[in-house]
Amino acid sequence: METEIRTAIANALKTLGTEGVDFVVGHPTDKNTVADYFSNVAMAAAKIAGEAGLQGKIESVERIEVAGPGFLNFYLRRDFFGEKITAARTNGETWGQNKSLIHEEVLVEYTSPNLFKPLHIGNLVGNIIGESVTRLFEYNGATVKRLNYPSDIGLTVAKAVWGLKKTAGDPTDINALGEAYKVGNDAYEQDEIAKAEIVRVNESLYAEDDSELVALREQGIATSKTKLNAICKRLGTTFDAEIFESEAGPTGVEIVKKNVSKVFDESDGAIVYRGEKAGLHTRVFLNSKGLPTYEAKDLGNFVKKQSLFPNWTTSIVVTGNEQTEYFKVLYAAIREVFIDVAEKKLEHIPTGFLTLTTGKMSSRKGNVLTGESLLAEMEESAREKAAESRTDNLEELTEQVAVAALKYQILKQAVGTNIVFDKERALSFEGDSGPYLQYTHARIMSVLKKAAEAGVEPSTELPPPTPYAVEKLIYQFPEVIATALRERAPHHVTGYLTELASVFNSFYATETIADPSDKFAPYKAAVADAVRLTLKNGLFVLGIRAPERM
RNA sequence: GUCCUCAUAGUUCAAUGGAUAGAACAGGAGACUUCUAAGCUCUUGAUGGAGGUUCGAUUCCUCCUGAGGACACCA
Repeated sequence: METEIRTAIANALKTLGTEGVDFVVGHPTDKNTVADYFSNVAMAAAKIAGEAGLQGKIESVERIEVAGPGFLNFYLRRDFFGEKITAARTNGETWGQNKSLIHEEVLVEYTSPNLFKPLHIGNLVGNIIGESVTRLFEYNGATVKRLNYPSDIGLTVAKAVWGLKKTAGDPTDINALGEAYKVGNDAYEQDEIAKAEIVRVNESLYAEDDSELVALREQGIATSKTKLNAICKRLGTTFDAEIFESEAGPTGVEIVKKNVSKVFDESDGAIVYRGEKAGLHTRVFLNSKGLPTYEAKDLGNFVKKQSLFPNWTTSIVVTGNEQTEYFKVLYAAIREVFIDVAEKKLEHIPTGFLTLTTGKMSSRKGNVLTGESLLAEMEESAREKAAESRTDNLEELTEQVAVAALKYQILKQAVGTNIVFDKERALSFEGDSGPYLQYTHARIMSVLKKAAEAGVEPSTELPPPTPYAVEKLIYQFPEVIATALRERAPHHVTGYLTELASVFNSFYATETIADPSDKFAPYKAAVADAVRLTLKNGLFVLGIRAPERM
């Protein structure tokens, strides 16, 4: 619809010989404006176009008015809304999708934790945003590959393995791993002798020359991975491929060495990339011991990705925003090493840092709130509420609601901005929240069942003269999906669904649906059904399940 | 020191350069013998400071203040 209006305006301007004028087409934000679309074209084109050139030119637009300070307001035909409700109900699971990226193959790397360290909230944030971005790509027609890049070697692992040995911890116990990392990290920072030992452990792990250390590392990796997969499954993510740092390392080293003096330079015994030539900063790719840093490993990771999915067109990495500058340098280096990447897209999506309202937390101070413990707290609270619900599967609902509350809180705000997580609010399940959307969905399921029992079948055949407010939101869903993808901003979906649910709940409070004596009841049921589908599909994009009863 | 983000109501968040800056929570008031009260209705309350560009700035530019981050062998 938006594109149709846009095209019509452009054509009208063309007819008047005034092409190339910038103008906006959108939905009015002014609450008292009842128009469906507006455009500032008259202002932009210095009132050349006017409504005269457009009147009657756009299918579905009933009339156009010139409003206040140079705005055009577009009013849609009554039929349009009914048609969209039918379209939504006919499309079902595909309602909201488009095919604009049908030729794209997108690789999205996210979650990427440090094995051995407990899954931090930051990993959770990355997973939640990454999964949603991935689903947005899918909804816009792209083929998407979900990639995980866990860190299984390097200084962090060395600290944990050293700690494991020191504490005689059990490498099959996830808590012992966390404790071991903490011991190793503290020692590394405070004790010069321990630091030297850890550095040796690191070298030894790369060289695989100490069977005891190798065994500790392998057992720890297995333990961490099991844990990681379990949490990802609960959050709704299944990866298409996992590339480990230990695999990426050797490839990265090879590439760096091959390009020394061409792309990379030697400096103080290390091999570095001079980012200054691109307005960035210098970063070390191989340290003075010849071991790959994160930089070289990421280079190897990139090569692995290319060989696994040679037809990729866009490669995206989702990480914390502290790595923004790092990725600029990495991508500059990649583009210099691999000339053929020029026509492809490399993208980094930075996520914000999550803190709690009750105070900051630091993984270093041991005051950690792990991803799992936060989820457990959410579930505890969700279980109480679920016990009062109509569900026939308490545990399933508990998990779905807890995950919804967590994801909503993270996906409601713009990606990249720091997140202040209000536990109290998230646990209350009131107002703007994931459970609010789920509840509205369940409520519609219930009322439609009641309506069917009363003999009211959804139909748009007999519409009331004026469209309900909620109808004016339903048809916007595909636009929101497109915008959210374009801006890599799932929060547009979150905001839209919240408004949809809110307006529907007002509708629900004033209109009776399951009333066979009401001649408009079938139409209302159709409206409710379209809202149900929109909520369900929209929640899917956010990675949130839509329970049928709660 | 250099560079990058950010600053909106008591709090947590919205607002492709456009119409009277929207929500939610907290606070205040209310409706319901009817389809799920995790709901609905009404209400109090905000753009850090100073300039600039523009018909029009929360949005773009400059400076100031404040917060977070990056800047060589960690990830």
